[in-house]
Amino acid sequence: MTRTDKQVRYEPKSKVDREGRPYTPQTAAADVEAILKVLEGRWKLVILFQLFDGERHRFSDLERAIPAVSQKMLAQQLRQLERDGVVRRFVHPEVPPKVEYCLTEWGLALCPALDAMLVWAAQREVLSGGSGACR
Amino acid sequence: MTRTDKQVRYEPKSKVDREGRPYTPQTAAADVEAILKVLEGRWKLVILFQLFDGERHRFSDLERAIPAVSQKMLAQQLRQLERDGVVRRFVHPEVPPKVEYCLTEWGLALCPALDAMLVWAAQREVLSGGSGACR
DNA sequence: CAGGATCCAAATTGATACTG
DNA sequence: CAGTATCAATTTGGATCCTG
Repeated sequence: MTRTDKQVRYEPKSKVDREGRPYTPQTAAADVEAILKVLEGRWKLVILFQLFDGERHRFSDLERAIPAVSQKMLAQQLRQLERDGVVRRFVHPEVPPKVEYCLTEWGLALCPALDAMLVWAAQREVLSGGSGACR
Repeated sequence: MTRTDKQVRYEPKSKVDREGRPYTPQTAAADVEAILKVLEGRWKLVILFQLFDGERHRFSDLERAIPAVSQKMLAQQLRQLERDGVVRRFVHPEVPPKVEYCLTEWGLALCPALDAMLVWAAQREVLSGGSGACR
């Protein structure tokens, strides 16, 4: 089983970051960190996957769909997602109050990126975890 | 500017998770969370981007390349990455000690997933962050 | 040189109660 | 209903010192 030992190597140099700055390990890491911070948070992914159906969801519906979350955390994480442009908030000026949340278009566009992560996870078994990629 | 309001919708139902369990928002979220936990940590991405050249790097070289990190954190994050199968550790039984780290093949395979995240970030401006994706 | 051990500060999360 | 306020617990990160 002789492999060319070449097909896996990757060329990050082929791209510059989104501000057009020259690529360095530091800038690249900072860019990805900024993205991950949007997704980090105990409940954000759970919320996002609830919203991936593209529909609007009431606050109370999300509470029911995610029984383990507290009101405080649900509200906090939703507000952060809203601030980051991932979800949108609709307030209906009624009594009793009614607030709905849905993904923005950018939020919906997260799907392929999450799929890429799942693909990576799936490769875990096929790629020899034990052997190093370097010589 | 009339859009069909349809082209963005995404179909997560088309896939099952990597254990073949039926797809639910909960299982999907848990899967992605497990992946993000591998990347979370104040210094992991910085370390990974140092290693993406595919070479072996000495502990002291990483320390020098990442001046802000403490020895403790560098060691800790490297051990976690090793435990998770992303990096490999080479110990040279010498005096003074010499330890090198490099990515595993699976670690190298992370690149496309990170690229997908960067692509998502780049879409932020083009996709109307203000408008909801739902009706 | 490459860390392990200890102690401490900061950030995150959770439980509970209260409100327009 | 959809939050906010407060306090406590947990988790995480960092500074410093020690060692084979």
